[in-house]
Amino acid sequence: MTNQTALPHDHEHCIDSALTLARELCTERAVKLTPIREKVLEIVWRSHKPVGAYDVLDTLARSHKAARPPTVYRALDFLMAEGLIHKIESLNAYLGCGEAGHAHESQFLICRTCGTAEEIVDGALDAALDAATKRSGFAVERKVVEIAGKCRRCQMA
Amino acid sequence: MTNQTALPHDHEHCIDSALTLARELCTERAVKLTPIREKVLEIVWRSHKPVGAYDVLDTLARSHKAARPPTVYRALDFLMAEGLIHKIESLNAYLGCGEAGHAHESQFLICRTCGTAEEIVDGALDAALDAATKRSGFAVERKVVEIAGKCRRCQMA
DNA sequence: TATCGGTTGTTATGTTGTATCATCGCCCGA
DNA sequence: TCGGGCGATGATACAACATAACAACCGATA
Repeated sequence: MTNQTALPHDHEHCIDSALTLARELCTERAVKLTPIREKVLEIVWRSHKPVGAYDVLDTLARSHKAARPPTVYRALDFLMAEGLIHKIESLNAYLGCGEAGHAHESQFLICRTCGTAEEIVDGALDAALDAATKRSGFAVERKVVEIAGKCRRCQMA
Repeated sequence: MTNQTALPHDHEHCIDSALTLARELCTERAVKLTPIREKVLEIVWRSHKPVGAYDVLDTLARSHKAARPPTVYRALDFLMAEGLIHKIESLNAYLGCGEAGHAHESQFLICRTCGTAEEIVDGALDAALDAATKRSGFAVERKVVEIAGKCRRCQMA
């Protein structure tokens, strides 16, 4: 399980690692991590909170004046297709993927108090999902598991 | 587990039951199922597919000319608060709750081919969710579980 | 009958996401 | 070297989803 939020950490390092991994994965896959896409990925990673597309746009526009909504949505779509970010449906917002490169299903713990989202990977949970769908004869394409509440730190405070 | 979609059924009866139950629950709870709210509930129930708020608005406006977006969103908010409908976050759409009256967590199987959504109630899945959150010390307030794919019928066809 | 709270009316606006077509730049084959 | 094709980006417009803010109404009740 990743835990990006519970402890202070060197977030610049975090971002660098994510970008480096992204570059490697895109090279391997022979897809293009263009400057715009890379910049959008970096913007998303700068926050541990899911960020909205229009927030990304505002930031991107500082360095790229031609940026418009489609610019951002195209980059976000690309990054999602490559598994480099996830969309949090219940927030209409996007989050860097801490498990890029591993095939995995994403499950999120979203704190309503501090706004952070933590990606968890839980095999038992995944197995339970599979069992439930199998029973219905349902062919799964995408799983959205988003748990909202209060994180440990916010419960303390 | 409910199964609203796999078989043909008397959908009028379905709707009637839902409305009757809703009236009873609202009476018990001393909250008002006003004509607008009841009409919106009926509109949502007329489809087994999740319906968007503006689709509800279009339908509602046929019998209620003053209807505007806030009219619909207020009714939807009320119905969600009473557990009579659910919002499908990944579709920005709403679905009648087949388990109104029982406290339950909602989990959905959403067919991308035919558009129907089936609400499932699966204790094992729920337990796995609880275990995962407990491990993180996370206090759950809301669980969103939405599985998209292809339903059994659409796989056959 | 005065007023209080909950519901609805009304207007406007905010937020999120797409459609469409033009243009650019690069690679590759003739 | 030319030019055709294709993926990426530019640019404009619009569609879809949701809320803010304040006014008006209406029934219950002191």
